Amino acid sequence: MVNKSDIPKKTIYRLSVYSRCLRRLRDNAMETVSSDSLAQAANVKPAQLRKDLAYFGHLGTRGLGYPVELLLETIGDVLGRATLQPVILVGVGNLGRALLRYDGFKKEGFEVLAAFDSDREVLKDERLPVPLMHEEQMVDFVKEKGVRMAILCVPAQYGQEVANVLVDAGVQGILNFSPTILQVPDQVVVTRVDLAMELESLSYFIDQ
Amino acid sequence: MVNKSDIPKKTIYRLSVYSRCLRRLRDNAMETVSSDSLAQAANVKPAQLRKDLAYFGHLGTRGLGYPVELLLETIGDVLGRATLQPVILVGVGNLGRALLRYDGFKKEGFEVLAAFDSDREVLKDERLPVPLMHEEQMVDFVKEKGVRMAILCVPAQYGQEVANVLVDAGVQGILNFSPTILQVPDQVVVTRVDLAMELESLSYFIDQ
DNA sequence: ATATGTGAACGGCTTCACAGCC
DNA sequence: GGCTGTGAAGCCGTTCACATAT
Repeated sequence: MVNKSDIPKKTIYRLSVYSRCLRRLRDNAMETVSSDSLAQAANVKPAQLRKDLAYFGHLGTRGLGYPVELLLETIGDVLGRATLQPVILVGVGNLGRALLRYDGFKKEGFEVLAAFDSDREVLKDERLPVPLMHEEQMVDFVKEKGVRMAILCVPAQYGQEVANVLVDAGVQGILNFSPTILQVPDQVVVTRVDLAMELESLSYFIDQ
Repeated sequence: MVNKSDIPKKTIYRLSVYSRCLRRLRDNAMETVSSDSLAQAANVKPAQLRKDLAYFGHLGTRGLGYPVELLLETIGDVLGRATLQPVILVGVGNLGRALLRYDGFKKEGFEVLAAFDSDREVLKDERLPVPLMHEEQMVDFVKEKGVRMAILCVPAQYGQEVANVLVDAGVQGILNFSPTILQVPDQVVVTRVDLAMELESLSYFIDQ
């Protein structure tokens, strides 16, 4: 076992992948799995998988493999899924609406408490599964509920401005879908998902 | 100038970021920019920016900086935006629909030619800006139009199956939104965007 | 015999620091 | 003086290979 800060970001990211694969194994009543076969399912090298898991203790048995259930529990603990993380979404445009309807978040232990927008018209949409509120109410909401994570889907030109408000209100993690680089204080974590950029770099790596 | 294969993946990825920042500068009638200020806007170190750009020739002038327009042209050439890349989208669920309405792709030079789904009901939606077609027609369409990139938004359990069909038809790059690890031949490039996973790893890095 | 756990080697990207040019 | 271009150094994660445990 090691210090939390010694664990590479990429290891944490891969834990989610392993978790997905392990759930499939559990569903198929598998009780143990070798690093070879789990690594293959997760598309990584066996040694990498073993090293990743070794950060969290001696989880396997030599000659046998890893107990599926134990791995799932351990990964769940590490990623903190025990505590259902409250999240808000800001910017109820096309992408924002799609994410609100997307049930993958809840499956992974996240609850989108509410969504915010500056346009009172879009707040009237009754078909969305979470409360829609005006941006004016956002700061109070974040403070009151102790929200620490936000999904940002506003247009590029408002990205920074809204991020500032969120950070001031106490948000510490932002999943940023706005095609903008956010400048935030060091203690705030931003993960960018830029769809056009993904396509752009993908196209570069395709042989002509 | 160097061999294409010597350029790090991450450099290519950052070029898109630089491009965004440069367009803002051009809009503000800036003619040159220093590595210091562009790096700050893109959230990278100045030396990194210079090294990234140096892969593509001597683009700057010592003592002065880089010409904005030249950088934009060069990056555009590298990323191949001259050729409007044709793309298809597979899986017209919530996320797929949102992506179809998302205009960011076109802005970056990608044209979504058509979208495919297995459910004939969803194909009746008239409000989407691209032709909707049944999955049976997909292979012929890909072959006929020479499509080389696909955006995959089908549910997890169909991901691999659909990917196989796409690869057989000739697709060489897949932007995969399905929460599944795809097994594909070496020459095919897959970029995963797993929204729940992004949230999950984000939550880990937030201080408790 | 089989599969984990891990020190050591490797490779690749980032950062430094300064030489070179305007 | 100011800023780019770049070899060298540093850093970090990946992969190897084998000692170790069952």
